[in-house]
Amino acid sequence: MARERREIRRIESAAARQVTFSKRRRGLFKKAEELAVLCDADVALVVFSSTGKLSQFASSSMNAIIDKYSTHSKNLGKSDQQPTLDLNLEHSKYSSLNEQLAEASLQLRQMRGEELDGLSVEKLQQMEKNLEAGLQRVLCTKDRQFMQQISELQQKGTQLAEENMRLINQMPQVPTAGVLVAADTENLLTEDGQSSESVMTALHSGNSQENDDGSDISLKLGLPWNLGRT
Amino acid sequence: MARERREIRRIESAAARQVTFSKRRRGLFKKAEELAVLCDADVALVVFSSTGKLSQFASSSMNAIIDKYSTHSKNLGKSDQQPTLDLNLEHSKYSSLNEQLAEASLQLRQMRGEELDGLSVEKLQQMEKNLEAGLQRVLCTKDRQFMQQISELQQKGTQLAEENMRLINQMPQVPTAGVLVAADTENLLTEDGQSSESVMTALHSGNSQENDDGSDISLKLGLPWNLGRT
DNA sequence: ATCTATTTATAACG
DNA sequence: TCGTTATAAATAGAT
Repeated sequence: MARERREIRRIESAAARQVTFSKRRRGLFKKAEELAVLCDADVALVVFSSTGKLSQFASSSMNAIIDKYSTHSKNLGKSDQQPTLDLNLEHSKYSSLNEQLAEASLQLRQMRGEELDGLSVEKLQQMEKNLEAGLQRVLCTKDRQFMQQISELQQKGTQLAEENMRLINQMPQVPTAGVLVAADTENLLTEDGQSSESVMTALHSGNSQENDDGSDISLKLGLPWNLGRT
Repeated sequence: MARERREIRRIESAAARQVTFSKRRRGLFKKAEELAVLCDADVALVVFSSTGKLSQFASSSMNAIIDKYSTHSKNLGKSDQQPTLDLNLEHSKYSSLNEQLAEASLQLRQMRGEELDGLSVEKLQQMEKNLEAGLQRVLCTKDRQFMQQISELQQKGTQLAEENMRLINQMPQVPTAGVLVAADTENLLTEDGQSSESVMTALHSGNSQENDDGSDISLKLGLPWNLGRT
């Protein structure tokens, strides 16, 4: 009902599905309430998102409505006593869940390449598509996480470098005459709780060219400090 | 939502209320189903008209959804009749099943590349490995099926070709126009099971036409059967 | 989340 | 309940 008509079938894109779910769920709940108010009806609505999140609406009490529903259902079957009926209901629930679980498990195993022998060529091609799409998304996500880690490390490095510059500028008199002086500076700066190593590295980054090469190693070692770059 | 906006408050006229109830109930159920289908959600809707008539919709099993609902909503004061020992035992089974199902569903979604954002790099790498392994097996299975189809078609073709030869030889005298003779001569050479193409060509010159269709289908389905994947 | 072009739902009426 | 129609709402896609 909008820019373009949408076919009523499962939305493949998870993102689009989530967006549509939000919008339509709101609409559905609104209409449920309107029906209840306008027509003095008793309405209960329970929705589980595909991720398992529950939303509910009940014009009166959910439990009261479910009760009324159960009563009606039972009366349709027969004015039987409860035990048998309960067992049947329980059993059907159990069966349904079992079926769903079995189906999900089978799909999982098939995604892993097991139990494929009975499948049609069409199904296999579909699975191939799904697997490739899934693989792509996994790879993208992995890359994204790597990039994020790198970006965080870079930021941290930059911060530290700036902090170091500030500290250096606050120094009353630093003759700045070479390695020995730098070493002294290091000692003076360690009061802020940073490691002397970090200070050294950061100082280096001011005019050094080797930091790009060091980034890979730092990731592997988990030592982020030397990534700072201006 | 029509000729005139209608305030959302109880409709006084019983007749008008009934009419509106019918229309809106239909709309509500339609939307409930659409939400379930589009967004892969589990939806349960129960409506009692002001006259007490029950209508219901459930995307899966009403009982299963109510059960899931009960579990989610803290499982307190279940509107059930008697929490007998039996029911409690049953219920715990469902909870376990529900958990398993949720876990399996999550894994499936993740295999499809959804909901990956929270995963660690290690998990992502594991998934990458699994997906690649699964994909390989799917591709192998698919190729195997293609080869089998082709082999069957070849066998069939050879059989038919032989049958044709037999029939031709049984003919007392065949006028044998030039083209046919040439093709038939080729036919004699294909008995050792050469490529399907040669067999099909030979059949073409015979008198069976159903095999042409078969070969087309096999070609459509089997485009990549002889191509190695990297 | 916000904005629209469209599609749907539906109120009033026959 | 059904059909029609003018109009209000919902919403798909884009931002």
